[in-house]
Amino acid sequence: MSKEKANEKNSKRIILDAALEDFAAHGYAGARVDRIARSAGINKAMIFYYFSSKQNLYRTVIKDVLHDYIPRVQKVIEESSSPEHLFESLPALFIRYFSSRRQIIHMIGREMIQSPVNIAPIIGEIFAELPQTPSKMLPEVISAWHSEGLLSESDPVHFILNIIPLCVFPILALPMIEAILDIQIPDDAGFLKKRIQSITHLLKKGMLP
Amino acid sequence: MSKEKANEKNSKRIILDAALEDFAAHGYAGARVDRIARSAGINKAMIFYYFSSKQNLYRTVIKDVLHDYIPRVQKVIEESSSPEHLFESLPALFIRYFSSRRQIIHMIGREMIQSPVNIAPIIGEIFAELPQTPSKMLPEVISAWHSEGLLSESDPVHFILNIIPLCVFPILALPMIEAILDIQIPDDAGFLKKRIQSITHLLKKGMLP
Amino acid sequence: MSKEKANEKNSKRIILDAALEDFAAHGYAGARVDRIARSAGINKAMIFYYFSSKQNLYRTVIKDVLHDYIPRVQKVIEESSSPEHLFESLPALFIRYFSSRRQIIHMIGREMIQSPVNIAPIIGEIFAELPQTPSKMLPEVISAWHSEGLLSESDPVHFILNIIPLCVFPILALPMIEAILDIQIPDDAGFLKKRIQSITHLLKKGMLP
Amino acid sequence: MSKEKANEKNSKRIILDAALEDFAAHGYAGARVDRIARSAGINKAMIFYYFSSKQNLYRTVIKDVLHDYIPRVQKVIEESSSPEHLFESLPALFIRYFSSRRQIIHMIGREMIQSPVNIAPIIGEIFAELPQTPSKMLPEVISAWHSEGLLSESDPVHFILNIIPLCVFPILALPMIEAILDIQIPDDAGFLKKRIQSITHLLKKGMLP
DNA sequence: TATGAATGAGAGTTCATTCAT
DNA sequence: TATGAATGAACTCTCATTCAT
Repeated sequence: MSKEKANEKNSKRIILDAALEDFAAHGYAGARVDRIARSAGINKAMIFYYFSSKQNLYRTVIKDVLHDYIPRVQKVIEESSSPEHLFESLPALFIRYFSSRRQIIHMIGREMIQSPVNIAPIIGEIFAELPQTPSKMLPEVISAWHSEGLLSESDPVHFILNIIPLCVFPILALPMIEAILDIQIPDDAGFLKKRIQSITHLLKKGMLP
Repeated sequence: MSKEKANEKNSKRIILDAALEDFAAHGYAGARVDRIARSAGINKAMIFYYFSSKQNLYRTVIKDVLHDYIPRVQKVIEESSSPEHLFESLPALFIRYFSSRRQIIHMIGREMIQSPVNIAPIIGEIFAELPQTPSKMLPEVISAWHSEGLLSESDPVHFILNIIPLCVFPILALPMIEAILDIQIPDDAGFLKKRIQSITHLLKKGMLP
Repeated sequence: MSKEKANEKNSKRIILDAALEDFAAHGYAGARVDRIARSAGINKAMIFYYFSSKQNLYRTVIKDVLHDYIPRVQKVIEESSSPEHLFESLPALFIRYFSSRRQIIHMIGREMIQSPVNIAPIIGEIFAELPQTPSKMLPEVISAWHSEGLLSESDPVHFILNIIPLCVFPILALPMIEAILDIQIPDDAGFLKKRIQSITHLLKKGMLP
Repeated sequence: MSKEKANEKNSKRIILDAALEDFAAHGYAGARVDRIARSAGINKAMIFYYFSSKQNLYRTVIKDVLHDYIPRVQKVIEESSSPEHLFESLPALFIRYFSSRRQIIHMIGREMIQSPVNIAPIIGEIFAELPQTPSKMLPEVISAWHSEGLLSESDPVHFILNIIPLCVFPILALPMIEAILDIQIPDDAGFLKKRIQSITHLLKKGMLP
């Protein structure tokens, strides 16, 4: 019995991984159930057996991905005792996390462009499971810091719009920047470290009073 | 008033506009030739008559879009006499241009995620038509400014990766930020102005020596 | 006026030639009105203006072709005073005529395979215009020769089935014979002459008493 | 009686038979995948499931057909100990085989007209599987017979061009001969036997020294 | 006559999904 | 659970034919 259960979990896991890869690479419409099945080494019908539809598989992948990702963001925000601290730890988290998990940022990026109708309710669900949600915490923390005189920017929205893009976008845009500037950017630890430093430096110098 | 005369330029233009809309909204794989034809008010076969294939229509749309967009960036860079100036004019251009032409940034964003294999050669073509290319100019300008002591960041790549995301991403991510923070952000002149100011302020304070 | 008429004739002629080429190469279903128009250097709509439909164009091509071909056969038969004579002149006519007009034999060959429903009524029409028809003459002549003791084969059908294939088929099958035997057969006067001789020899030796 | 079990071999066989029928009747361009599916009693998508494309289905049909046909020719040639023998057995094989399998000769005939580019490589493949190929054997045998004084014709090409047409063409051309001569030829054993005899007689009398 | 634009009925092909075993 | 076969709707693309000028 336990063996069988382990098998189901296993199969589901393998399918989800293959699906993430395919959805990230081709988008929802461009992804192919056949291809996912083949690259998972599993019969196509099993995907429907486990996930009932392509749509549902897609949602499950997103859920799966965000379940890993959101708590990490949450934790970093919680543990940030000061803006300086946040400006160090948040870029580090984003850059490190996404650069080793491109598919995840690709999926999120696509959803962002498409319209957040798919992803928003899932985020809602996950937030509901957490004791505190980043969406509430972050504005509160920012406001607090601003009134303590630790931060020049008072509006949480603009604060967030100044920080998230710097962390997320470079990972997404790297291949295109390379293509446009016609250069090769080494995707190694050295470059990532420099990237984090550059962002942290910009944020500290630019946003602290 | 003037009789609606169906000529090639007219029809092509109408198709391209409808196609941009559809590709931007659904991506290449999700776009539908039927839907484009319907929303362009023309017979589906005409799309193939003028553009031979969905692929080619897509490429033509991208070409069309970039032909409008790239020279504007080029011009702003050319006319920037100092980093301060650039930090003012570039965010203004991006934010204003893209916020009124969401489809364009959506297409570019998607291509960015997909891999730049489609878009890179088109950019190459357009660059080839220009007297000077942004891809060459920008690094040169940055290096010059740095050696004149006008800029703390010496590496053009990191410079660019600090500025472009701030300008592009907020437009893309706005709906998602709204969804996550569960707020409504007015997409009006006031907000955009504030956004430009905030970026300009961050860049000036953070990147000038 | 006469100029205009000449133009119409001219255009029709050009179209018919291009159509013969295309129908011969691709068959009725595989032929393309576009392609015919392009290779005729004439606007596609003109084909419908002159010939009203692809079907009708096809029929006209066949008619045109047979109008040239049938009287020649007729003449050879008429002028044959003896079996010997026929065995010399008929192979010579077929081989010479078709080897320089491959498209014609291709069209006839295709029709033959398809079923003669298209071609039969056209042949009927043409026969009706002639004072005497080969279809009547040949059997009569053969029967006469047989009863005069000039011919061993008494049945006109078998006589015809012994002679026509030898004349027609080699032209059609040459490329395939080359492909199968993996040889190159020179399509020159020498080869054709030898072919005619070989057939004539076989017929004379094999069918004369 | 036995339950109609749908397995791959079965379905493929049924599709191939229906396809042969349709391709033979209408040619490649005129054949319709829909029609083939309907007459095979299977879903149209299954054709693509098994054969991936119309083109590939076509090639498979030809392959299938030639796999049955070529070895028979091979065997007859091998077993022919003398020209007399060959002049008896080859016409008998051709006439009997093709008159009961009209579609096959139709397909081969069409390919012949079209140009042997499609069929030649397939013939090559099949030849490669055989211990000896007719294309080599026949010329060798003919040359041998000629030097032994058993045959007046020395050139294998002209020998072949004297014999194959007589065997193949009458089957193809019969309907057209009927149409032209305006007679009904009974397609029965009697007629076929007479046809074989007539050819054999002509060949023996005409080609033996 | 002549042209480019337009049309509509398919044609081949794809793909998510279901079925039978 | 697992598999190969099957299905039907939809999709891209083609092509003969017609229209407006």
